[in-house]
Amino acid sequence: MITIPSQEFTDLLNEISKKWQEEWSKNRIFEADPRDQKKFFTTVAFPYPNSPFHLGHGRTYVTGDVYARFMRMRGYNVLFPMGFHFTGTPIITMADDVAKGDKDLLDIFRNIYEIPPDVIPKLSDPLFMANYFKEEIKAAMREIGLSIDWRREFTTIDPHFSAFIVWQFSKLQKKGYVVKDTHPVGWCPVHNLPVGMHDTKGDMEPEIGEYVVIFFETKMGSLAAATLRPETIFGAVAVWINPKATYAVVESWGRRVIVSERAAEKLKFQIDVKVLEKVNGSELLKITAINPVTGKEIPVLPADFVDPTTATGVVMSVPAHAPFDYYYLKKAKVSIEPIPVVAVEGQGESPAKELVESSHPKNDADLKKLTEQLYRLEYNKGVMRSDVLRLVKEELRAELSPIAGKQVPEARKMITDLLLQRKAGTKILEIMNKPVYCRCGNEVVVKILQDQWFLDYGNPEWKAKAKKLLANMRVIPEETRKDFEYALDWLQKRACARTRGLGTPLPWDKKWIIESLSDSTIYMAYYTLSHKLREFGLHPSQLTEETWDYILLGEGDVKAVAERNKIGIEALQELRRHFTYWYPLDLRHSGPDLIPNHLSFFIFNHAGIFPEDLWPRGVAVNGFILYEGKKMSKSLRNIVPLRKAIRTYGADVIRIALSSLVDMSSDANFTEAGARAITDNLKRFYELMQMRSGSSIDGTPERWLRSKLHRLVRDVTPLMESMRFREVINELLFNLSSYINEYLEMVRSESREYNNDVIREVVETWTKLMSPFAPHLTEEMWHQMGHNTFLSLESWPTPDFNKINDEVELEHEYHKLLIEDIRAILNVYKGKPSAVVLYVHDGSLNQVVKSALDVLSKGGTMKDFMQMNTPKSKEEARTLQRIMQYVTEMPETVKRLVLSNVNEMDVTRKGVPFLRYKLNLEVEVLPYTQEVRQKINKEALPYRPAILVK
RNA sequence: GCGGGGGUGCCCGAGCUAGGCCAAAGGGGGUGGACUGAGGCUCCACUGGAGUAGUCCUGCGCGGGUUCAAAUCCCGCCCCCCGCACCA
Repeated sequence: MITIPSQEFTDLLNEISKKWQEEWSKNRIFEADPRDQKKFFTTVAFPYPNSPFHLGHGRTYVTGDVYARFMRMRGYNVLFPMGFHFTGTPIITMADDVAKGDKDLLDIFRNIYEIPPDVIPKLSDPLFMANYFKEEIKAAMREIGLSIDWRREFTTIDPHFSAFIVWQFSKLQKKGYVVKDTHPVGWCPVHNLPVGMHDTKGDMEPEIGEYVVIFFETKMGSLAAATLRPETIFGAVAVWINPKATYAVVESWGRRVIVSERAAEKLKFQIDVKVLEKVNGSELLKITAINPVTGKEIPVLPADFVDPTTATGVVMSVPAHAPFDYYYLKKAKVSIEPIPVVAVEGQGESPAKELVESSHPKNDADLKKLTEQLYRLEYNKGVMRSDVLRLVKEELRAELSPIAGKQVPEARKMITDLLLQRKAGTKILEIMNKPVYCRCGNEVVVKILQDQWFLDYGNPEWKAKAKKLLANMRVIPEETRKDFEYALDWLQKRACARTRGLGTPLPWDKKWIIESLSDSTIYMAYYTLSHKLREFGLHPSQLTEETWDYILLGEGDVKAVAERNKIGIEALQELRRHFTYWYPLDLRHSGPDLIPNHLSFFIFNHAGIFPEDLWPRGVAVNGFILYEGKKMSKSLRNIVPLRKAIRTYGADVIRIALSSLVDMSSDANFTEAGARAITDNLKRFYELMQMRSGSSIDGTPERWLRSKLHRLVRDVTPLMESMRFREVINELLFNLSSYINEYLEMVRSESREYNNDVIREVVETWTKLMSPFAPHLTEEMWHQMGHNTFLSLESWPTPDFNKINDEVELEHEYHKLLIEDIRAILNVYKGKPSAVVLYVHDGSLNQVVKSALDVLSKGGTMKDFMQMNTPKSKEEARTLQRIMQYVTEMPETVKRLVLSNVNEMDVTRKGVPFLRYKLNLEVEVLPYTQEVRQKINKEALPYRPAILVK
């Protein structure tokens, strides 16, 4: 056999890839138009070009392409288009970072992605960046062999596309799915802009949480104590103030309120705040406050641990449940008895007290740990003590009485509602993981945005439609359906417009830009038309709402629409024809990260805008890619650019490694060793194709190999349909390869040459089966085998059931079992074996074995078997017992052999050449007789010959 | 916290919804051998332990249980990963 060194083969792969990519493109074989043929429309989430592709990006695209290619071979008119997502802020952010000279980023661009030095400065222009990376990504897509119809390419800032988005939002607006509301966001007071994770130092996502503010009346105004545990108000015995901080008396919530000066500043972003006067914290210590629930007068005490920058800078003191409070009260030698509020089984009266006294915290950090521990415990396991009611002031007692015995979460809600209702408290928002800093260095605050536009995914009618869509949609893998159900349920109002970024302005409020996850929900429809819009030379201004209504919904009168928008009737009808041919979308591919957002919006928007018969039919979700066991990340500097990987390993190898090495839903680990294994296996088939020196003898080995091949075709086809690519590749690349080796051994054991026709049949079928995975190599092989059609357009093979030969396969399996048994013996055999004798049972027990099998298959046990056969002697009973045991542990192959009624002696004898070859020993097959039994003192059972090693 | 997914042999990873073909697929790696001028190619054998006979023991996160029989079913526990919004 000819062997090619691996590197040479990789070079060959690259050469072949280039050649066929050019051929495909030149012959436009992936350009699909409506025709009289069943169609399959598939898309993969379009890329966001703010970086070149790395290995990880490749997976979804290749997975989608493998399926597209498969469906094409299954006789579908397949459309696989691609576009580019320019909308939003990340491109701008990235360009900003380049402009600012971000060291890490520049280093990655220069040294990992190998972007030419003269290009890098130009990337500070967002549009240049987007276009540059778009071309870069496109090149990668071509080089990996995606079967895309490139005529339809567009970007989301093309004016035609904007016209389409305007239509989409007008539709949503008219259906009442767009609403106006207020919304809290992380906000930079200097930029005057919302900040997300991308905009903060260290990429911290600002987490917004809610504090309950409780008003403690004083003669200077209400002290606004902020708390996360309002239910402990019953046990508030003092109010903490930081004596070193400045406080402000302000007018807010319709009253005079005392908060820290810093809090007053921040609260301005949430509510109206009018600062009346400023006071030193120490001054406040002179006053006393009233607990609004108990009505008791309590002291205002100094505490350094109170952070004036967090929430209101005023804290209520609950020594029974807050370790800080107990610790500092004790330290200040204030003698106030803690008042327990929450009871936890197995805990003492005053948990904070006990915790502090038993674990001796040394500093605030220790106290913080204790606090978290206690909060968690009481939140999850605590119930409200009933004796707290005694403390409640008269007018609230009746209303609060149900709180006794309630779980903490419920009690919290109850008391909060009461406080709010009585105007004894309110809620404020705060950054929970503070401090979070904007890139400009300022601390991020919470701002409540007024007049924000939302898509109302909480709208019950819309939600119901979305769920219906999901219920009728294919989800691959099926387990992911749960994630979708959860996401659809959970989605509520979602802001759909931003103040900055690239994209389409909201049609009715042009200062807002439609946000990127909102303008990419039904764009698949646009693919069906994009090249036609260009072809007809339509201007965006002609793409009015009614134009789209006609094309996409079939609404309106063609003539009138054509006339008013100065579009030819034929053109309009043609567009409508294209759209209706391709829509609905058959399958959408993406990564799992898009389930709670993009894919769910995709479902919602289709459900909201299109009639049911145009709802998408399926989604497929695949896992991520790891590199040598680790997630690819900037910080690890282990990002592998896709194009580089293609150059190193070859497109086909990368395709297989990305799409088919693990189950769809799991993350795939790309390793150098794994890639090499794929290369070597591909190479083996390529070499196999070049084998030419065989014979034409057509015997058992040939029947066996054909049987294996056709069985494989049969099994692999449904696996392809359900996208179980891992199993397919396992069969095609690894199992089939070992079948061939096995076949060659069988042939050799008969001391003859292999059969040319069989090998050719195997290789030719293999090229077809393998074509979706390794389109370049197989296309080349197909042509080298003398065909002049495109393999990519050939039909998927169908199995010839007549060639699936159970008997031949079973017999061969049995021979292998015999070899295993003999080897097990040889393994412990001392001395040099010269020959093996197999004494085959005469078959007189076959009936009994069959009946034992029958009992077992019906779920019966030894007992049933014994009862059925009623042994007449002890010896017979023993034999029956042995047989039952034997049958219980019997390999499937043997079971089927027993049931097949073939003659065991014949079957065994047929295997002699192969056994000899594999064992490299003389093998003899003889009948098992009484004499033999006495001589070797071993027992034989059906298909378990007595084995003697000499 | 809520929701989802996991913990399998040196590593990666199937199997576990339908309990017996499971010492547990497949790949990687390792060891030995064949081929070869040489091989990082290819092929064969071995790769939990013990054993002069096809067997036995241990074993699929931990601890119990059901069953003639459990990686697979039930109960409890521990640990890991992912998502949780205006951000692509």
